[in-house]
Amino acid sequence: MKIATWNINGIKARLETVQTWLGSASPDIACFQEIKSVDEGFPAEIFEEIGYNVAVHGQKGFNGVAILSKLPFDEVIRGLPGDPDDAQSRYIEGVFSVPSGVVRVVDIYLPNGNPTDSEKFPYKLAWMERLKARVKELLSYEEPFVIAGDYNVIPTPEDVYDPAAWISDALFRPETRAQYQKLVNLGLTDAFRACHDEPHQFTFWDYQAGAWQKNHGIRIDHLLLSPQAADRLVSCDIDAEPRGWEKPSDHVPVVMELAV
DNA sequence: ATGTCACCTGCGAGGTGA
Repeated sequence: MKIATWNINGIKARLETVQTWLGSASPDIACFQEIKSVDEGFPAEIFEEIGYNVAVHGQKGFNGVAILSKLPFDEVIRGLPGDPDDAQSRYIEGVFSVPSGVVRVVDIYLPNGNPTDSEKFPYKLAWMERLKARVKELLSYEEPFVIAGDYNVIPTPEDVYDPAAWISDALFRPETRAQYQKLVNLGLTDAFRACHDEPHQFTFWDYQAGAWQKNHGIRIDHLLLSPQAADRLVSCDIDAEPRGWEKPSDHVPVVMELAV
């Protein structure tokens, strides 16, 4: 089965682009971030007409995540556990039955964290700590799962066109990378890096300063796999093409194939 | 490069977030 992640940067502004991409890529499951819409504003019917089940965790104006799936949802969980006061919609889980058993797909929009001298940076690090706790719990089930999304983390200097330019940014700060590494060290596999070792493979190019034309990108959209999912990994690729389309998102889809 | 884009309020253009 094909599982994709894509920060679409607003469903209202991106509906046509998303429809075009779904038509050609035809993922079995698509995890979207930054839908920037409340649940009722997300055009679920349009996706249902082309064969998808839809689960949304939206928010007015900002953030928001949604999972589209050709398989029916056995279960949906909305919100990252660990802080009942957190009102930001950045987390949704779906559980699916497959021939080999069950697959859980977690869709995250990890906080950006800039500026780093504001409350946003500690919020990011605390959110990552909560994610680690949830992952520990999921690992105890010993089932295949995928955590897909916009991590807002540049894992290594190989994943940015100019490391020096990003060193003080919340996406590349040592604290951020260390916290991400702790998460991976629980026993997760970066699906893209398991399939590709070439540097400078990017998933985001800023709208500003001709970043796309100069290939000034960063790799911040990831699919992390549990051991049981990693055993079933077939391929993982970045689809950079939509970044060159009319009215693009600043992120592009990452697509993996899982043998189920 | 102070560079662009999306969304909100609310009807014009500035504020927020990325």
